[in-house]
Amino acid sequence: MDQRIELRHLRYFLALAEELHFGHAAQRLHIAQPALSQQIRQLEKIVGVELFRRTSRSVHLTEAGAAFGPRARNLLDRLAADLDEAGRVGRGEAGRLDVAFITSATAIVSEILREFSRRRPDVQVKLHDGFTTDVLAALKRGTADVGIVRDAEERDDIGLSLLTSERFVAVVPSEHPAAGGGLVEARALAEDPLILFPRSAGTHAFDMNTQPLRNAGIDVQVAQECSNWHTIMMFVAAGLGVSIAPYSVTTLLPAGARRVELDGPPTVSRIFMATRRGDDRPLLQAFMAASEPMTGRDNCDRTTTAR
Amino acid sequence: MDQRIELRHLRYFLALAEELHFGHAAQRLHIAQPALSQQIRQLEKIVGVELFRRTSRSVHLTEAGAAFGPRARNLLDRLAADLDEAGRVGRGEAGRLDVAFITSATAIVSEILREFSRRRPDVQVKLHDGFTTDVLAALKRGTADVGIVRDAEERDDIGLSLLTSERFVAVVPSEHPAAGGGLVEARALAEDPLILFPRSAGTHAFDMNTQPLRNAGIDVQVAQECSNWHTIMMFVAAGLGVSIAPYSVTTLLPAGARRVELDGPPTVSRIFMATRRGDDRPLLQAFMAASEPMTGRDNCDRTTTAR
DNA sequence: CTGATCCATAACTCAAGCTTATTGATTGAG
DNA sequence: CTCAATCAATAAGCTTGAGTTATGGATCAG
Repeated sequence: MDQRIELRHLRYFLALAEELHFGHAAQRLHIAQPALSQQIRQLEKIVGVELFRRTSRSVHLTEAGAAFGPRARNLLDRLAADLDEAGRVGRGEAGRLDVAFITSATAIVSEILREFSRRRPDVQVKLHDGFTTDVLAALKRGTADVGIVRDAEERDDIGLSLLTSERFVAVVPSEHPAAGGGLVEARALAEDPLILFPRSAGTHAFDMNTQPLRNAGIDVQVAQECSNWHTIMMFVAAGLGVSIAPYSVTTLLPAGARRVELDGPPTVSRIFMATRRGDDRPLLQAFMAASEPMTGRDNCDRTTTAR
Repeated sequence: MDQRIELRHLRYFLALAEELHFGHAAQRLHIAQPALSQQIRQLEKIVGVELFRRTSRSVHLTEAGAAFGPRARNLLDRLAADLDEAGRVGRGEAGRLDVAFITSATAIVSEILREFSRRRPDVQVKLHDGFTTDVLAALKRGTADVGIVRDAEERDDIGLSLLTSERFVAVVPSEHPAAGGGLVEARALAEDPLILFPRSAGTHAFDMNTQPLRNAGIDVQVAQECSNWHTIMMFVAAGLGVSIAPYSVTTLLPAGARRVELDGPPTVSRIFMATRRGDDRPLLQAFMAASEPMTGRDNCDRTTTAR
């Protein structure tokens, strides 16, 4: 038989199943009684079995009708929910957002996420961490919708907006001569082996990170490459060398490592939110709006403490 | 907004979501392209968000559309399944059947059920056991659709059809004088305490069951009432008395109890299938048909063995 | 620039869902 | 028993809206 079943049939069926009276059900549906009779008959023809048994005095459900009732109800309910869900996704109130970020920005990312998930509780956020290059690649290939990167350069396919900036500091073993306290000149670290992330993880970020050394006329040679800041700090604590790091990654140092402020004009690391240009989906805008309260915060001054 | 969404919208949406081309999708739907454009636009108005983004050169899904797609697909699939299910219920190929039966008929009930569930694998059978009176009450009140009873009487609201019949035998403790073997006259049990089910469990069945004793002129006095045959057999085995039972409940006797054939013309217990008169649902007919191979089997002859 | 492709818009057609009017069957009251 | 009331089915005509054809505007290839 024709696949021409329509939701109308289900709505009418349910009304009649509840009222068990053609006249009343039709009234509730704001149609005349014969129209209801016709549609119900049509539905029964589509299903292939009687759904109601009518005597000219009463109407009641057959077994097939009784079995179909809850299913039809369920179907309409689910459809309503699905329509609502689609609407929410369209308005950016629900859905899924893939956020790629560099591990060293965990602090601000978690701060943004807390605010965002408060505002958009129905959005599922998927997190991906990696190097700046990975983050930008994921963004470009569409694996991520938004990226959090450090010291990236503007590109024509990816737009950046500044989230926060912070000064670079030195990290040395506690037995290091410079560990005593007070400012240290970058030059004082010239003889120490340098522990840092590989330049390939983000060339511009690498150059920013090593700028304090280069400013002091030091020829930058990384003695030990390491893929994440936590491990770098462990190596410093073990006495294997020194490092230069953005302030925020030094807030929790292992025993044996000391943070030392650098003398001279502070060099600054900047954390950006990166998005594909032209991507103006409501969900993205909501994410950017949620990060608003955290932006522009300046942790460059040596008297301030990054959170 | 009007809740006048119809399945048509979903079907059109899915076609377009797959083709991503108005012309092709319309062709597949056997309608003209503008009709599709109109209906999609209508759907988007109902949902409240864009589901497709059209450039005049290409069509692709928005996030909302991508979220809605699988749900719509799922919905249509489920509807098809539900319609099919309702049809199967209507034709008696699926659904639920409540079978009430007396515990002493477990053997034949399980035999019927095996055949029935082979024929109607999608029918869920719910079993209820009890006394004959309980079974008939459940049938009358609608809790059960079919009943298996022993020695019931025809009534105007409930119809019976004979399933099988079997002879009554005596059960005695193994140290009883009559336990030796061969036939025993009912009179020989006159002095022994009688263990039997309460008469209220089924007056006619009780009368049938005690007929061999009454035929022998014995004044029937139940010394020990017991609600199920298995327990009765245990009491006999324990030497507390004797019993008269339909053959089939004596096929598995506890140690200490012996079955003894009764002399004289065999009195017979009959097992019936009971249904409400006028109830001619396909499911019931299927159940009766499934019991067909077992009906009419006659286990009255003393040389045959009931299973 | 020209032609081809593709979606949107406009105006019109017609199927089908809905309406009113009526019939036939059943039930309850007098 | 008769009569009125109730209720679903049927009949016939109307109206809505889904679908049609024709056309326009935008984009892209050559």
